[in-house]
Amino acid sequence: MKQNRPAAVSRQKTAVQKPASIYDVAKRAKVSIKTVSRVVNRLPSVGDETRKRVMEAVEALSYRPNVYARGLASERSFLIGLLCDIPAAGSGYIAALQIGMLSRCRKEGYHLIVESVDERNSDLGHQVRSLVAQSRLQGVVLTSPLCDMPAVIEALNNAGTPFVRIAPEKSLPHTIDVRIDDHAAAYDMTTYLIGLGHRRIGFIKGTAGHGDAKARFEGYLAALADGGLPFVEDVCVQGQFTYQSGMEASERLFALKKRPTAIFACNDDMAAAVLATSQRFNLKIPQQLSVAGFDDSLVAQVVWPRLTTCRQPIEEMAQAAMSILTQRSDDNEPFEVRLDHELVVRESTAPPDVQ
Amino acid sequence: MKQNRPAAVSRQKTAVQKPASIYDVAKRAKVSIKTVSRVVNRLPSVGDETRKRVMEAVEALSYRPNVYARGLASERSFLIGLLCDIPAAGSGYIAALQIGMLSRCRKEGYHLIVESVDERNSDLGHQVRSLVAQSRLQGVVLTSPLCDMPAVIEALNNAGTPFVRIAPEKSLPHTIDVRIDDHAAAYDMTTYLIGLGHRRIGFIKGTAGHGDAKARFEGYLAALADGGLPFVEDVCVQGQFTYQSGMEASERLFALKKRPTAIFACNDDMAAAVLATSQRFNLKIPQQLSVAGFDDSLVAQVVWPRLTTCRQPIEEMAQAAMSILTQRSDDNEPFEVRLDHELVVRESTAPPDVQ
DNA sequence: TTGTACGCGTTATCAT
DNA sequence: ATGATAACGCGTACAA
Repeated sequence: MKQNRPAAVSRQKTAVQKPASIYDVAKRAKVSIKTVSRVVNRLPSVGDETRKRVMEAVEALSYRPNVYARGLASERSFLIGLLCDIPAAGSGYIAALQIGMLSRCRKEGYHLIVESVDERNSDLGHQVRSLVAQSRLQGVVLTSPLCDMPAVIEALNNAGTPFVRIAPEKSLPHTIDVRIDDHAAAYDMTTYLIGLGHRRIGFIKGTAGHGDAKARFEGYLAALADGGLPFVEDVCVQGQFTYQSGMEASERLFALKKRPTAIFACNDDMAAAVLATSQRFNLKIPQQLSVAGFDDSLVAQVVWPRLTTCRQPIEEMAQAAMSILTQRSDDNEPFEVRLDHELVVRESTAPPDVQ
Repeated sequence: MKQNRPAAVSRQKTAVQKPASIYDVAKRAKVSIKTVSRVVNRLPSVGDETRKRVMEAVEALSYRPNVYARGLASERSFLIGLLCDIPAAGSGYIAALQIGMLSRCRKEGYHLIVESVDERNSDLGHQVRSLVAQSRLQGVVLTSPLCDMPAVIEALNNAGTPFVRIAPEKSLPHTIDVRIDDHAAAYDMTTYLIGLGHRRIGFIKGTAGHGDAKARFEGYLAALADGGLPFVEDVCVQGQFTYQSGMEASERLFALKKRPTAIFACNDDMAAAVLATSQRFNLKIPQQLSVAGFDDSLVAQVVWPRLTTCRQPIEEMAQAAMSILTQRSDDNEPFEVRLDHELVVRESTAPPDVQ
């Protein structure tokens, strides 16, 4: 497999120039390193004249503080961790989260360090402890399902590492959570479908135990109730947020004597599966069946017809989490940040055929 | 000094315990820190008895070396960087790459640090220099299009930071590249389509200037030639690896007087667009038109019918890159690692209708 | 085979 | 407002 080309030259360590240190800056600006430190960290009590001189030196030498020295000497390591479990790491959801975090990092001089834990490994607490113990991460962003695991939370608490949870299942004392109102979002979507004239609306649940999945289901129920529709247990099937589970769920729904005229899946991947299954059953979308998803992921726009779905502002959620972690306020009030969702109507939904 | 770190964000009930340092381990094992260091770093010249004592102490204290101290004191920071440009960061391609890198990191005690640069910002070199300068990353993985930008390469070289390029466009002196054989892969796919009986095979090119895109086109041409088919310029249209460009390309192909019976798109996103457009034109897939993609991304399995495509072993590529970067051999000759591709046949291709 | 002492670049504690 | 100097935890010449 390896094709070795004739090696002409080895690595060019010739031109490698050592980056400037705080001493170099201090010397050039004719101040002490402490003053440089003050300027770089935007601390007060530095004369205007001095500050200007230092900043010029910084610019001239392209000085950037060394990440390791900082991490070693202080509590502000400028490293933010994203902790995710391997199975979920490939999703567009995590990717979007990362993009949000990255843009914020770049703006504020932080770095993103991604750590994975194997959810299937029993000793999760040990894994997290081990990761965080000597990393001195300034903060950690937790995603589902990790954010709802006691072992993870406890390990983080013991290490004294601040963390923010994204869309966790349950509230916990002393945590900060960022989320949308999943209940309201599902309520809105269901109400929209009812408004189109659908009276029999199928539902594909998200993974059991996921908090957002549960909230969405309850929002669906509430909308049915408010819309004067009965809850029909048959048209609600369990899914697991995967495309595959969506296939199975939709097959079960299509096998019903009395099919729903609309199906609301708990995320876009499962909704896409409904679309695919519909093709096999020769059902025209949206004429014979309306399909709605959740997330507004890439998939929602790539399938045909494009999915009506509910957009989560994932990047904004990531940025909110970053803000919380980078502003080290010493008042540790647990709280919840709740961002807005948005109904995105596309071609996969329409009024039902008159039968 | 600071025994109790103020938990800025999430409060913990019990006091945080300071993690064990190399001194703690040394004291417990009754050896010097140097010996501990030797054991931890798996260096030779340690007595079996001593090594065992140290390892027990390490275990007992849950000792993990401090990332920052290591980075500060030595060349081996145990940090590997993944450099990607923001527009591309959301793709499944990058996600898969990360998963491969992460699993390797976990196994070998490394950490993954993801850095983004804004490709649209003019001063790319400065961005990269700034990022890498004081980070002392042990190595960097470069993806397209960054891996083909001279400013990026130069900045990395100047900093003396080793890097591996994933599927770069052009060969460069003194670099290490990991890739599949795009030419052969496209050749195989085209030959497969010819084997089905197709005589008129459309092609949607990838972004101009991308090396893999070019190689795939040439593989397509070679297969046509070897299959005794003429090259028809009309059925080759330019795409840009995006879903949108695939829509436009397929519309142009469908507008031809003499349509192709099969279309081979340079990636799955564009192939998915062909599928969608086919629906609008009421073309039955694969009966009236065969469609093939490239990458075997999530999209290929989520559309209907599922795409025949060519799988790139992205995770393996990531792991190969990691291996190269973590084994710091000083005789770093430039070379190329070429991994195998795999033809994945699904429902989007079939023999052409007899007209 | 094992240990001592110093340096890495930064922050933080005191002083002035 | 500014500066001298001690940590921070680990790797590594250099000794023993």
